[in-house]
Amino acid sequence: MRLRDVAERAGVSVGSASQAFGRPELVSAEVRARVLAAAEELGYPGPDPAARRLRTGRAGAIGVLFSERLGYQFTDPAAPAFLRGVARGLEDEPTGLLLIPDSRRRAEAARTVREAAVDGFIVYSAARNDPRVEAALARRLPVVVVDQPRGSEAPFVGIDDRAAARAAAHYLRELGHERVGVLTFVTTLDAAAALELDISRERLAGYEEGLAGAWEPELVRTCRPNAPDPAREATLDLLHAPEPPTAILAMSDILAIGALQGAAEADVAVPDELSVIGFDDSFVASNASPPLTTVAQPHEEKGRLAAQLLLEQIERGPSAAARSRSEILPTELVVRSSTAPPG
Amino acid sequence: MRLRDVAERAGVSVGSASQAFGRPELVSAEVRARVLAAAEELGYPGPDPAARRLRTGRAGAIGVLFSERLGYQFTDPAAPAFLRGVARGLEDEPTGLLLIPDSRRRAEAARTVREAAVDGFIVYSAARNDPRVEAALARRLPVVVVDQPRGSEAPFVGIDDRAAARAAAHYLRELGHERVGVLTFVTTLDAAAALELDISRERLAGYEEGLAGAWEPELVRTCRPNAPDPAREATLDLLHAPEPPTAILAMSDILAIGALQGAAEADVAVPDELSVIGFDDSFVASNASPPLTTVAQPHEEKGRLAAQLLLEQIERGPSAAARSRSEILPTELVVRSSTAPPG
DNA sequence: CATGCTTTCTGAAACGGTTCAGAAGCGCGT
DNA sequence: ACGCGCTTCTGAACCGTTTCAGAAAGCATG
Repeated sequence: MRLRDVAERAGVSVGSASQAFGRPELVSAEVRARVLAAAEELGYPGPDPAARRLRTGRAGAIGVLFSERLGYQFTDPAAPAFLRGVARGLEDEPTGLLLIPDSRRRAEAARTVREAAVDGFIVYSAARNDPRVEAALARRLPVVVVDQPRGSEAPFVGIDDRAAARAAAHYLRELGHERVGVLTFVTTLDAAAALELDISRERLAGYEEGLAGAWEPELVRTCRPNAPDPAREATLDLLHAPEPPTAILAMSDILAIGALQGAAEADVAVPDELSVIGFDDSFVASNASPPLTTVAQPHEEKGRLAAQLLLEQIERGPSAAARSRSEILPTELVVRSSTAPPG
Repeated sequence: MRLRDVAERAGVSVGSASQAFGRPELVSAEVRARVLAAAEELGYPGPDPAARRLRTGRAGAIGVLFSERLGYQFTDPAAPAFLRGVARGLEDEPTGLLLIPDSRRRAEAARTVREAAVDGFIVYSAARNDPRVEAALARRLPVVVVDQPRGSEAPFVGIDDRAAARAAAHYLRELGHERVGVLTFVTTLDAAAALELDISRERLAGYEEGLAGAWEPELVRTCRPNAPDPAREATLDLLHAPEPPTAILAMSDILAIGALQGAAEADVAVPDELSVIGFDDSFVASNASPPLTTVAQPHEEKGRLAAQLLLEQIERGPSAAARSRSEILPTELVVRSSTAPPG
């Protein structure tokens, strides 16, 4: 069932048949009608996308290297919002969204990247050593990097994680907190961690800066995966220390939820006896009890911007890589009811 | 930068060059090395996916028609889990996941469907009148339908929404509740609603059956979009009635969260004075206060199964449509702390 | 009626690979 | 020296479109 068959049946050349589908204004109404009718009769499902692609050179889709940050079991609530933003950014063009998820088999995933029929990639919060990233770069297609990994010469979209974290820490200091626990994904600022998630390091550094004198390494706890339970345990541990913290900075809302659970379990009142600050302002933050003070960042906007930047690059052809710009989006500390001056 | 150039540079035929990439076992080690070296020198990014596709006839990707059910602003927490399941199901093959989101411009979205380079589609919880579904069916590719819309002859994966809802309602009856409010997406079981989301109708019917004698149409409230706020208001409304309900059945966890908020606002204790049951067992359910009793369904498993069924169809060629099977997955009522006998 | 301008249609050349039938080269038994 | 079977390589056909130069037809103009 090829275009050729349709053309034959309609009694026109393949050229005309092609136009009838793709550039209706170039053929007479009569020919178009005949072609469409013939297609209908033959059950022709429309021009083969692969062939069209080969000929036109446009894939009509963009790839999104997608990581569920830390931990598979709890969905990062930021991801769907980001994806929605990307979809919005693409809404005007008939462009597909090829998701390339992280997988246990990273080698296979890299192969998917190599073979993906796309016009460009968005790299979303990928670990620095992810072979998919390398594969994407090797394709020599336009690329936009979101959140991670910083530093390539591709356009970048993200937030100032360090400043945002610093603001959160600073707020606690202003409230008067002197002993502040930190729930993080990575322990130290060492080289091994650098391979993984820069974001964590940035946030951690921000906390340290914002806490200034109140920064105490022994109050830092690593929670993996990004789920409430590790955070709950870490919080209990902190609260049972001889000199427990009066506030907790959590690197994600999910961890903050765990902190709330831990506090409840230890009969420590939030915010009267313990303040808690999350990160992301996801759905769970506003619906926690008490509602979480947290750092809001524009996930959806990130997605839309990334799509837009990528589309621009694709339009302009490879030359545009040079004129690539980066966007650092603003964050905001949303103060709710999980923070108060130390009791 | 074509394969031809690489072959030339390596001093072999294009045929051999192709084999060097795609079927290494068919060429001598020496030729392969030469080809790879030439590719490296020339910066050849690997065989063009579009061309490979055209020749082999396999797109190497599947399309997922994706709807964010009701309401754009609050992400359906089920969707990411489902997607993760699909990704898992595809993990073994280097297969991409082409997301085709719902959009305001449904016509454009349908065009994306028509032009998508995929080997098959998963239709996930789409409204029955969604033009994307029609477009997907017209492609004559393998299709698996998940949750919605039931009734085509394509393989189907889903749960028995009606039975699940009935079980939830039945549980309330067993606890002794006589007046039960219902928070739903659709008002009545009329024809207009049939066009949209069958799932809502099924659940509603299940509630009605499970409530049996206790079913009271005037206690049913429609909440749109699927967000806490409408549910909060509806709950307040219900609670301020002369004879308020002692329990509430919410069609989603999100609505149940809203119900909890409404109850708190009205100073009605949950579960002592009001029981609340959600639907989905999403992350928010277990972390609500009090933790929600809710209907759990295997979102991720649905995704994996759908991917598997689709892959099977693709493997076996078009003949397999006949042998298509459907899968109804089990649900479970997860009892937590938001339900109790009426006070 | 020759001329030039539109509008519409045709046919063939790409697009960049994969695959397959057959050629070439080689080792070996007789 | 010859035939045979293997492995390896080549060259051309083909996948299903789009596009583009040019042919044909229709029409007004001088």
